[in-house]
Amino acid sequence: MSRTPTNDTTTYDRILEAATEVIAQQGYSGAGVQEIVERAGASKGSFYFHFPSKEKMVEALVVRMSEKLVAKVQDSLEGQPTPLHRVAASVDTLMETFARQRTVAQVLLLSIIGHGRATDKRFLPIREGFSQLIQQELDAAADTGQIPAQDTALVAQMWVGAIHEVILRWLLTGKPSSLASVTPSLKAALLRSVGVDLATLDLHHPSATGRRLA
Amino acid sequence: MSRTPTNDTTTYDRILEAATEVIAQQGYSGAGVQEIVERAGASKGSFYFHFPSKEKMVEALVVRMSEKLVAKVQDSLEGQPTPLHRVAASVDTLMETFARQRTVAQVLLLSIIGHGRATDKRFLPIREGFSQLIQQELDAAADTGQIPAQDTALVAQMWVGAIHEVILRWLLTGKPSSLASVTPSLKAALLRSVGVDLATLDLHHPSATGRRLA
Amino acid sequence: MSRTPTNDTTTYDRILEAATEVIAQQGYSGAGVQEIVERAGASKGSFYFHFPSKEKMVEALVVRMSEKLVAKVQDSLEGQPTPLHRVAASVDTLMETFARQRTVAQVLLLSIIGHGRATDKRFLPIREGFSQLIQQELDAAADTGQIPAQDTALVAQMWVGAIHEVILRWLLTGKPSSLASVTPSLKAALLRSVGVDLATLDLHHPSATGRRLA
Amino acid sequence: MSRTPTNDTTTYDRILEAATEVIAQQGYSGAGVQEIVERAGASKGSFYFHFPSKEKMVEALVVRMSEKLVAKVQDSLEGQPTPLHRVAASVDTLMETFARQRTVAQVLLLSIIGHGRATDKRFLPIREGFSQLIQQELDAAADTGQIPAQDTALVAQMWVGAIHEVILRWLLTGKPSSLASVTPSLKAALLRSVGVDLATLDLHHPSATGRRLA
DNA sequence: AATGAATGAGTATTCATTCAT
DNA sequence: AATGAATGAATACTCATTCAT
Repeated sequence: MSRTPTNDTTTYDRILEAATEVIAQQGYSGAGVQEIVERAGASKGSFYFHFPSKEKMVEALVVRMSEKLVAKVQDSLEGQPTPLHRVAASVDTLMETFARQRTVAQVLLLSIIGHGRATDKRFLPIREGFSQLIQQELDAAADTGQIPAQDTALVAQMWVGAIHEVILRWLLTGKPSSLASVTPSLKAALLRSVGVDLATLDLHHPSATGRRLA
Repeated sequence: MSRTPTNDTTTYDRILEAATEVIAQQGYSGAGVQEIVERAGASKGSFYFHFPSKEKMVEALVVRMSEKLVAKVQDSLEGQPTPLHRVAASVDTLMETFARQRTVAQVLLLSIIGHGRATDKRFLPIREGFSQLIQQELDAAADTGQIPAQDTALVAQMWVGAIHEVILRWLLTGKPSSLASVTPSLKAALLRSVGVDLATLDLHHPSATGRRLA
Repeated sequence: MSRTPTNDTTTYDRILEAATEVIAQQGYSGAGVQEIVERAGASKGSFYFHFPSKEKMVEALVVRMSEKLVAKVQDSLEGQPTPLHRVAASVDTLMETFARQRTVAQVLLLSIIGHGRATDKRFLPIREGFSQLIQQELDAAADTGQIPAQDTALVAQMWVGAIHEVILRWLLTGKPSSLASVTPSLKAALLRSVGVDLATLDLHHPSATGRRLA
Repeated sequence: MSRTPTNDTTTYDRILEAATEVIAQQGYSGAGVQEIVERAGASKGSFYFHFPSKEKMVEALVVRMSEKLVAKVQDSLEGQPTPLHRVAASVDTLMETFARQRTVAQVLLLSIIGHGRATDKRFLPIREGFSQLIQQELDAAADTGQIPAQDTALVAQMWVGAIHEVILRWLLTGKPSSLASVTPSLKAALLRSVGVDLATLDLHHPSATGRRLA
């Protein structure tokens, strides 16, 4: 009755993968342990051998997802000439990653919120992480005079919210059909909000767009 | 066992009020019909006399909440001299209202999302409503040359997301202690994102920020 | 919201009529008081003004139905020359009536049984009534030597069961398409079971079948 | 709180047994899952582990019961010399079995009907099964000239109904005190209905009845 | 006679979790 | 590591019945 594991990944991993799919499809509370283990080709007993509870399992899942995501974004920062280039690159990477991995976006942005205070607070760190990452660069940009002094903490929060919303609409309505198509306008508006003209930015550092050597 | 109704509001209304509180505290799925009716001083039977299901009840609740909110925002637009003043006023009203009615903010922004595609889509219209309201004014501003031409649909979405995020953080972390304190910076950053300097705006229409009948 | 009564029948009657339809369609436990009063164009309060409970209402309904049915059968007995003719006529009438009034058959034969001892026993009298009616005639036939002495009580029961079964199958499967078509064979087999040849019967009393001109 | 299982039967079986008792006592809709599992020494969760729903559980119960009954009847046919002996033996077996297992009779004949078209139709096959079994033998009897040609399908139905009714009365009224006491008269009347004298039958094949004490 | 809002005990079903093997 | 039968508290929803008007 149980599915033979398709490959030689560990049960632990197969459960997390299956959970990602199920949560993306049915939301957090709609995702039953039963269905997850079925899809993972595992058993309930196995599930509770690897995780102390469904909630902790989701926590592990989200931690793993965010760590991967953060690593990707950090990677993309390397080698960027100025703080503003770094922050622009991180937006690019975020959008690209979510566009490529729909289920990740669904789990991280959509399926996780609204299940009581405890759960919600647990996922706050992710958003705060990105927010701080952005704020750091904005602070650096302010220090170097690239942008005027301002409430960078607030602006960073707003950036996260703005990006979040655009992706959310895409997830729920399918518009725009390609996330990539709006990224330039999105970045432009974000940078404008801190007093920067994107065109100017590229002008000053014409060699900067990240993996531009290609 | 049943609580005597405290005042002469209708059972229908008392249920909706109780539901607001319970959902704000425990989230959508955590909010049991049992607890709602207890708090409302009503009975399960009464609940199902007035609403065909828990889901439809929440729908009614959200519709009522958003209608009130939209009405308030629409009111605040009246008598504003320019589109940008109108859009700024609507942001003010939104922030003020949510600051004053925490539970409304919790239900509308936090407790309602992430319970399966169907439910999520049902609450999209509210966000889209505000987004369109903002876009309208931005379009008008672009037409009159107040702001440069740009992707107003996208920017309007971003505004909604940015505001949403700021309120969400406040709900979950309590920071800033007063929402009102960040509203000016928030508005400034938003307007900057469409190419406007808030100081300039107020200069041109120095007497405009109230609901100045001019 | 409530349907205007179609004619000037009393509420009491309209409720019984509506109940007949609903019970025929959904069975005893499927028939809700709500649906019955809706169909009757009445209210719940009205229902409980006229009947002390749902169960008593069904009782009243069944009593009324059986009384009408018994009256019809009694009528058809009048003027029959011999006990066997009388019993044959009663079978005819029974079959004709049920064929014409499907809902009556459904309520009386199908929807009423199997809901706990109490309810079941209450509907036993109807079957016993018919059984006794048949037994009476069989006894008379035995007294006059029309049929041999036998356990008429048992045979009468068997007749009721046999008739019941044929009608039940017709209700559930629609076969035979016309109940009338099997009535002759049915009567023949029933009479044979008490030792009578139907052909012989008609021969001896050529003027007897009542509507014999056909 | 949970009863220790009395013996080593499976939970599945214990649930089915308990259900038989409870349904016999309270009817289909009166039989609560709660009471069934209590009597079975099981839990609700266990019930729904083994059966997808109460309705399917009853279906499984009825299937099992009828299969056992049919097997018994089939057994009793073996070795009977003529079709009529076979059919007579099957009536004997039916009556004996129901007499010995009151609850089976209650569930199969009484508690199962009248709960909406769907449920009723599901249990029709059992009655049709016996009806066809009888018809087969009657057809064979007609072929060999043991009985005159007639509508055997109808007669078989009538037999089922007649037997059903006798057992039903016994279940509901307790009369006759012993089912066995009426079986001879019952068989005699049934055979008469197809034109056979029971006495004659036994005369022709004096060694045939199996338990031939006649 | 009639209304319809209100009641609350009762129902089937779900689901995260446990545990003997 | 893994299994899957077993658990039982919790859940949304139904429905005959009551009652103030």
